[in-house]
Amino acid sequence: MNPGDENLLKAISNDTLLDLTQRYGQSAFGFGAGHGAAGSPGRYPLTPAADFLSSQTAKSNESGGEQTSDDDDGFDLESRKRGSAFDDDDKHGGPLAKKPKEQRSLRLSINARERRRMHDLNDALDGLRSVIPYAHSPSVRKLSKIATLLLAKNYILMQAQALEEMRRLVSYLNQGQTINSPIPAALAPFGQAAVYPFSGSTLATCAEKCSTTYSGTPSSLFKHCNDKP
DNA sequence: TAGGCCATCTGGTCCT
DNA sequence: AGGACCAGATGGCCTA
Repeated sequence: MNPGDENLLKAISNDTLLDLTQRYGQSAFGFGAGHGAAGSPGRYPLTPAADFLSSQTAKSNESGGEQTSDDDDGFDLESRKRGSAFDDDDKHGGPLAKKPKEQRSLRLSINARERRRMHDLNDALDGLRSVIPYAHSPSVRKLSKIATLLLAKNYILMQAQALEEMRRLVSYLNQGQTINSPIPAALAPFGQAAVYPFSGSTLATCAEKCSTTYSGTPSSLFKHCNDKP
């Protein structure tokens, strides 16, 4: 188990949330611009040839059009280097190879755009994984996409609850009470354990953290949280 | 070997 | 018209 996990929630402050917001902003407004650095070709193994079973003529193919994207060439080149579907399609005469050169070029351009879009999406998911509390040790498998999204959602809800508690506490202290005063009954349901639910026990496992954070989530989604305490 | 997860291709739809 | 987005299909890899 990653020893730093216990304090991770403590360490994640509003600054981190601000950072997350900024990252999201960069991703939203710089979509594609940062792809060259983060999305270097070759990070994702290209699958071998697809079967191209569906040979229906696409509506977009009917419209034709010239290939103008030069990044398509880049992805196409990478794909060819790896012996991807495009190679097989050429060698074995797949449906795509039977289409007019113009339509084939357009289809490759569309494929490249879609591939890049999915890579950007995966980059964003990686960024999300990097800021949510779970064991980031090499021995623990990376969170799946769905698990990442659900964990992030619950983490946001937890942070919102903690923020609300802090506001209540500040409001209470501003009413002339000292910091040494016992927490009033009205605030009891929002005790410190609610703020940092995982900080009290050094024996808390990743699975325990996940199960706490994953309230209402099928247990099968955090089966990868298998690090040992 | 079955099931989960993933990358990719593909065709369709919507938006600018 | 071109690009973004989406969902379905398909096949590969990995694990229990």
